[in-house]
Amino acid sequence: MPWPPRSIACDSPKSSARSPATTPSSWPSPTRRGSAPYGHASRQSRRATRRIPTGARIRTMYWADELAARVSGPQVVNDSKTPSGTVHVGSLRGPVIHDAITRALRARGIPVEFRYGVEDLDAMDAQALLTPDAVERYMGVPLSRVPAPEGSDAPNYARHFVGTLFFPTFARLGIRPEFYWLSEIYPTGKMDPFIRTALDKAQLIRDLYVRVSNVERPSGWLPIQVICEACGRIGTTLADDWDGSTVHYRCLPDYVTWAKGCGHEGRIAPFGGAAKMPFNVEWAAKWSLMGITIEGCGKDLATKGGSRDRSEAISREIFDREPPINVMYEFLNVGGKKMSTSKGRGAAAHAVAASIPGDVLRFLFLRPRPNQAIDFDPAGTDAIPRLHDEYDRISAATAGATVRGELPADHDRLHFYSQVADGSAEAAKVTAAAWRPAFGQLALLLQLPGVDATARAAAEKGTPLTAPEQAELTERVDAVTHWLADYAPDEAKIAVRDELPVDLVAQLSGEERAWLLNLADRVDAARAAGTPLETGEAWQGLIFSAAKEGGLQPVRAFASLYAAFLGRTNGPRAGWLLAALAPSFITERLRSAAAVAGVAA
RNA sequence: GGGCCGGUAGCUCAGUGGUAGAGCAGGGGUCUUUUAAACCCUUGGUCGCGGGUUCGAACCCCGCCCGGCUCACCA
Repeated sequence: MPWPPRSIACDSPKSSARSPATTPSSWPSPTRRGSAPYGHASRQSRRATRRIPTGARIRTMYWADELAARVSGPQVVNDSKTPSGTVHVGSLRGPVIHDAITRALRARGIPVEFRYGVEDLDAMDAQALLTPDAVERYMGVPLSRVPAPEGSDAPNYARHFVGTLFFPTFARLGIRPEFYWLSEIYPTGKMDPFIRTALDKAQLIRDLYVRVSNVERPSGWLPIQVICEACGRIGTTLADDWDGSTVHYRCLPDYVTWAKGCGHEGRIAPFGGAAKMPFNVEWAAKWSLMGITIEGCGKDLATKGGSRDRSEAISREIFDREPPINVMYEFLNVGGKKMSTSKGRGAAAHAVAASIPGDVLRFLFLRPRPNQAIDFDPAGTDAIPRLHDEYDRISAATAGATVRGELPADHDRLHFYSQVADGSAEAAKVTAAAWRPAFGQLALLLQLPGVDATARAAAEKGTPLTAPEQAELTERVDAVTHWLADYAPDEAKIAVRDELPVDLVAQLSGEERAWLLNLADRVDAARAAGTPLETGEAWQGLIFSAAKEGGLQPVRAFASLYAAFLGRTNGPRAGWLLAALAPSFITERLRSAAAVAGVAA
């Protein structure tokens, strides 16, 4: 990965110190018109938003377009991730949101860079993910220096979880930022000017922590985390003296509870990768270094007096630069609860991305406004089918069809940003008009043996599928298969009961039971006459002629079949279902169902 | 304790000043090939509570109640 990209001007603290006040247009800087309508805007600033003349119109725009309309000049969008372990689906919200912002800017003709950073110099603090002996050895060590789990080809822990598992899902979702790793940036020396400034202004930073967040640092605390020369840990060291070229530090056994320092004490020049700035200082330094103008963050960081506030204050007061525009985004919860890999709640990002089509997964994150929590509970629910249905509905509306129900503001923009393919709005409209099978119907279909999904789809559509439609069908078949295997509730699963579902069958009318008996006789007769009964068509014909003969409405006939075989009142095409069963089993089941004493007259 | 989000039909949710909506579920009906089908009709709501602004409030303002997440140690 080339660094730095030529197009990005790297502001050193020195140059940025004189530029913002005097020549604000000489660098990419967030240009604000009014206050943010999202993020942690205060009530007062919301009032201000409503007062601007275009307010009423702006508020009907899709949120990403709204943001893009507020800025001018080249923009740098940034997002980042600390790779402390398995990344769950919720972590995809940031990348998807930043990607949508990037596309919204580009759609308005605004030059934009999209970067994604990995904080792989941060200390390992996720004990649960290490083997017991590794805990003692690696807790507190920079993630880029912790070995990858057993069996991984990745060079280290961070590369394994983020590089080989998380990033590939980016590609699947059409998200293509320029990736960078902090473990590669520090050694280049690009961070050194910021480190020097931070150390020179250590007292100001300590004061700022108290003022903004009410956080008191130990006396002599310096905004630098040295990598211990003896044990390699970064989470356990405390630096307490800066002489203008080196810092004195100690690696303390009890500085943090989750890792034990080795006791080493020394003095080192904290440059070129020997040390890193603490998170908040580093964040602000990155904004300056890369000229970042837009960067959202999760609500955990965006709380008042929290991490984001500290970094913004540091950016303004230490590095003398206006911080980027923030877009605070809420989390994705599972069943109203926070995702927790350790508690088995919430699946890994790469697993979910593999089982839900990219367009639909993007749609999940882009449908609600960023500051709205998403509740996504796929296990044992119809959440995934409903998500597909809603995607189909918005697609249909985008294609110009009239749909039921209310539509969100600018639904065609929502559809546009949901596309994995990063194409034009016109191309997205063409995609929207494509034929796609309803998730639920596909779920029934795929539970029948020997079904050709493509043929069935073409039959339903009326004409052969186009190549894109075939591709989407394949993707959706895959999604349905995953859903049935991992998430679908039992009601959605079609299974022939081993035992006769007596309760349901008892509710059939005498007429219906008589019909079942008649069908059994006809099956025997057909077999005796040598009539072939291998195909679904043949069985379907037999069912209908038997129903006609008995004077029974077909819908009742089918319902009683479903009751007898599946224990439910509906199901897949009955002829094809029976064709998959042994004829002797069928006649036996029909007769035993007919023999049940009914509760209905 | 601070912050953010939410509370609208049985369920899931849309709807940011102009007669309360959709899907599913429930009830009824149509269809001689049925697909968690389709189509038609239908039941169901003090829009969390109380004030205020307005000719008019689910929507704006103030104050509460409830739920969730989050921060206050680290990132």
